[in-house]
Amino acid sequence: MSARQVTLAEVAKQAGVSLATASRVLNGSTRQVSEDLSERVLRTAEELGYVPNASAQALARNSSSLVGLVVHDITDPYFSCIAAGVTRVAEAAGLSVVLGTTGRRPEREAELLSTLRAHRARAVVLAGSRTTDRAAQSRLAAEIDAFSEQGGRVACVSQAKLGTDTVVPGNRAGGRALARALTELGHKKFAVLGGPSELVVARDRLAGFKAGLADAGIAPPVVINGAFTRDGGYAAAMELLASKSRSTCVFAVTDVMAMGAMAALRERGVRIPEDISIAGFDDIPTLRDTVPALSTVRLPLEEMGEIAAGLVLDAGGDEARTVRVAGEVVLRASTAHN
Amino acid sequence: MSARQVTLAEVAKQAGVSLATASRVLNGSTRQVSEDLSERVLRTAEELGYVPNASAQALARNSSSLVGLVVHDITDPYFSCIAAGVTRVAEAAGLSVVLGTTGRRPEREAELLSTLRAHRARAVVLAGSRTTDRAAQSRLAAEIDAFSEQGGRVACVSQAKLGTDTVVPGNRAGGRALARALTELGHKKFAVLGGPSELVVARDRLAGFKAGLADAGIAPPVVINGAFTRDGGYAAAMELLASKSRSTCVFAVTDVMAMGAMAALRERGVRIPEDISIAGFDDIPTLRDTVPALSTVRLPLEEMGEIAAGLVLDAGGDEARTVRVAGEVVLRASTAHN
DNA sequence: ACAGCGCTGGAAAGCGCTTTCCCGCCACGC
DNA sequence: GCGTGGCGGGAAAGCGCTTTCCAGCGCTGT
Repeated sequence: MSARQVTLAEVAKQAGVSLATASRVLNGSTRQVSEDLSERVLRTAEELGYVPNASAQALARNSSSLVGLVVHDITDPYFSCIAAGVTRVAEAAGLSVVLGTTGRRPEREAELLSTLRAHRARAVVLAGSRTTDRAAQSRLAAEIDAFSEQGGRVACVSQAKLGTDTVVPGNRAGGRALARALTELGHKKFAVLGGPSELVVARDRLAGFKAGLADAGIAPPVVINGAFTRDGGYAAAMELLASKSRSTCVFAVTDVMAMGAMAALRERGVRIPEDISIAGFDDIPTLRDTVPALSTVRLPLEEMGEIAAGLVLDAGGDEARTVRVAGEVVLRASTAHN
Repeated sequence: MSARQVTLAEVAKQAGVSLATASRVLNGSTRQVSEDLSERVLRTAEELGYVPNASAQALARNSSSLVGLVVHDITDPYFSCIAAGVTRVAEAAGLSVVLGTTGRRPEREAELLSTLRAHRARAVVLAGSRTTDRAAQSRLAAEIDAFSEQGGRVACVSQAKLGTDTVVPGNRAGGRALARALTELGHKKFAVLGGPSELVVARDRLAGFKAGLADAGIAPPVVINGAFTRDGGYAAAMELLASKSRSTCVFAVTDVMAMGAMAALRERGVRIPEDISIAGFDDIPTLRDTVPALSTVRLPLEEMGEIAAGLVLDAGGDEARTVRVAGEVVLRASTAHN
């Protein structure tokens, strides 16, 4: 059994150079090291199987190679797609991503940020949907402040936040465009299965949708709020059914909710799209093969993750940057003419 | 703007105690500290917004609060479910999980493990499917060795590995039981859409399935290998169709592949289950609402993640432990009598 | 009364690395 | 020929913590 851990000091000794030289060779500082010493160090490091102690480096440099990623629920395809984008660019940059999940509890966001700060994470991307809960908000704001002050960068996806870089999907515009497309199909009576009212993502999509209906001179929709999940969609749809609303088209603010809603409708013998049309939002790749294919607003989820990671990694100015990504309405089999 | 960072030393000074005392209070060592000192330290820490420097702690303690999680593709619901389980228990234990993705390249696994070692991760769970590639295997084995020797624990899900804790799903047994159930439906001619032949998970499921058919005295299935993804399933199904095989039932070794296959079949006008029955494996929650509902073998994915994390976190003996979790055949609408 | 013990608090020695500073060396310019 | 830089190398001072070791103190037991 070899030593518990190979340290730089051992490598240096073995190679017959000083600690400083070894360090300079193995991490490429600004300083030059002569060819042969450099060679020797590299070789012994290789032989000994040296792996730098990331904690020690982080401590000495006062900055780690960690990038935070906080999501509500990694199981939700919306988040896992974003996560894929973030990890791809982080790993390409030689960084490790630490994944935090909030389980949809807003307080957790601040806690996680604090942990990330403890780790001196170089950056963090917040993919959670912003809530309107004041207390959680200000606690989070404080953490974000602390985090940046300590030299970390933070980017948000889909939630503008005090001076952080942000990638904002066109939630409002997408909702509006979707409404327009749906009214063009001839629908006049709409219902929307909204997310919890404190999530701005849900609210933006809803607001956009309403605006779109208004554009077309259509009466505002019945809206039923539910959890931002498959079950939430299911429950909301059940409630809708119970309400005897005569809507011909329902918009679920999320593909995942739409799936739940479709399940509920099917269960009740409502045919899609013959009896009722349904549309979602996000265009989750995993869900593209469902029957009937779900009409939705496509968001380039992975790309959004990549952009966010990109923002947060390239030092950038002190200005908070905002990248907008557009949603694209795609009408498929779940919506029919009326 | 406050100080760049609040250190333990500042807290100690402010509270009028020694560094040692402050440390003891703020992390709960074995040593006792009197009530009032303790109180004072806690209060000043609170006031100053002290957050311990995780790197420094890791360095001093020679062990960090990081847990590694290595998956192929976080976008794949199979992995994201496992990830959810792992993060849940890790976070409950006050640890942070660093997520590594291999993009299905076996070499990446070893690289990630090395990074994790650099971070002195306390443990890591390898959720990738084992490949049969010799070189990658031995490189990985070496990394696992190095990692454990350095004091880290490693657990694998679904791949027994040199003396690591493992949670093994009943791939073989599940495949076999599924085959039996399917033959009981009256099917006599089977096809299986296998994963890449070097993945043992795929091979085990296939082997079990073949055994099940043999049990029932049914001829071995046509097998077509494809990538372990939706597109792989799609392509394999297309190939199957082209081959003019007269199978009445196809088993895709993965739900995700089954989704792709179903898309292909539908596209070709093949009705499910009237013309052909299809079954998958995993019972991905996100896919449960598809129509027709997919027959499959249910695996408690999140629970598997939890178990793996549990194994790897509770120190355990030196013995490599193995936890088997059974798959449960669930027949739904995608398979019909023949 | 005193040795011995248990207990709390503090000084200080690391943990493995980075980086500043300094030193000696060489090439140059005057 | 000697001061001046520039340059490659090493010594050593941290980075922020943990933990050992020691000092002091109040007890108990004989």
